[in-house]
Amino acid sequence: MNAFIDALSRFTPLSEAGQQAMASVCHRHELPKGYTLVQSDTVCSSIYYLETGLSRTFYYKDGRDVTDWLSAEGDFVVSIVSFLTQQPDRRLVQLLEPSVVWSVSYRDLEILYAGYHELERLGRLLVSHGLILMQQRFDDLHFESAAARYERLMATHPTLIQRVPQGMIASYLGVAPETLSRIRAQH
Amino acid sequence: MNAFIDALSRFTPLSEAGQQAMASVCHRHELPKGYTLVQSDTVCSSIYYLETGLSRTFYYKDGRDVTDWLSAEGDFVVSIVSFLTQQPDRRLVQLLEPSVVWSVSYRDLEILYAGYHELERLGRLLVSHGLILMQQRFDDLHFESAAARYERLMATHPTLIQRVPQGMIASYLGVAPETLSRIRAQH
DNA sequence: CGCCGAGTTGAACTGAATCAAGAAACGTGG
DNA sequence: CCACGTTTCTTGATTCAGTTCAACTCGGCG
Repeated sequence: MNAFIDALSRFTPLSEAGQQAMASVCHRHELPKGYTLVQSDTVCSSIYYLETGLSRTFYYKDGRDVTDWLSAEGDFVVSIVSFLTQQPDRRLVQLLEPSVVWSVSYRDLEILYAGYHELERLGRLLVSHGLILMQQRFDDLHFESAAARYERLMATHPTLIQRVPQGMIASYLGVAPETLSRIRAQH
Repeated sequence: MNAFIDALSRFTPLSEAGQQAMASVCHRHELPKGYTLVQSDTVCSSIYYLETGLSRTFYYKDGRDVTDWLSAEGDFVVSIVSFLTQQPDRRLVQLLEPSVVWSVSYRDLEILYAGYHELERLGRLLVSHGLILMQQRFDDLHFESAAARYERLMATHPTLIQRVPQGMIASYLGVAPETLSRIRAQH
């Protein structure tokens, strides 16, 4: 059993047949830092899983680089709206570190969903998980101060702060890089 | 076929058996303005569909009332994180108008998911739809001005602005009520 | 060495919050 | 149907968090 199937199995138990079906359509990639998993204004045609490494989802808004999401080893990675709707999206996904990445294409996943009830369930649980993460992020942004958002990120993902350039963390938190620098200066 | 099943069928075609299974566990309610669909700090044990009417999802943050989501006829309503995790959440859901509401319990839905692959698929598509809506809302909040957010709400949901008290619209947009009043004053 | 991008620090500016009065709308009871 | 009180909305003055612009520092690297 590989790390990807293993991660999937933690959402819902998978039968031997289900695991093999999934294993037959997923692919392992060793990719360098800077590699672009999803290009902007294209359809995100696969979902990814980071066995090791680090990725960033971002877009350009009025010429400035806005970090939308950060994912590390053990996380799933996708340009989520593009993947679900199969429509182009402005978001790009790039690796911030050399990474070991698993991929499954939308097309293959649809076939598996149709063929295996248990994989359809897995898909539902994966999307549910994504929605919960997004809601937490949304709540944070809706009525917390910049300092409070930084504190929370420190508390929940302390390692990201070491590994991701500070300017990217700043736009992830929705503040200017100078502001984050000042927040940090006050312990 | 009732309005609820009809709305569900638009996500994915449902067999006669699937429709009947769903019909056997959903309930229609005529409820007054102000009725509380989901109480705060409790588990949201059902998902709702508004055949007619209007609802508001909100919570208290440092003693102030924060509107999280607004739903009108044709929308699904749920305290989403509480429903998915079956954990209590601070959010309440109340009706802003007398409404006709359909409900299905989490328990019944789980049984249907397990028994009907097509309903599991429906569940996946429902959650996916919710995630897309949330991402759009998130993007809006992440890097748009208060005025731009109001403009967008005007463009996408013009009727809400007539039907929802302005203070609730303000916190939905993430601004103080005075600020929204000033934004509106400038045409 | 000296360049270059990332981070820091400072000062001025600005969008929005806050605090504080009024004005308008609403609904409830007489 | 009107009078009154409550809630909602508006308007003004002030404050504040965070942005912007600009200069400077630091560490890595050709």
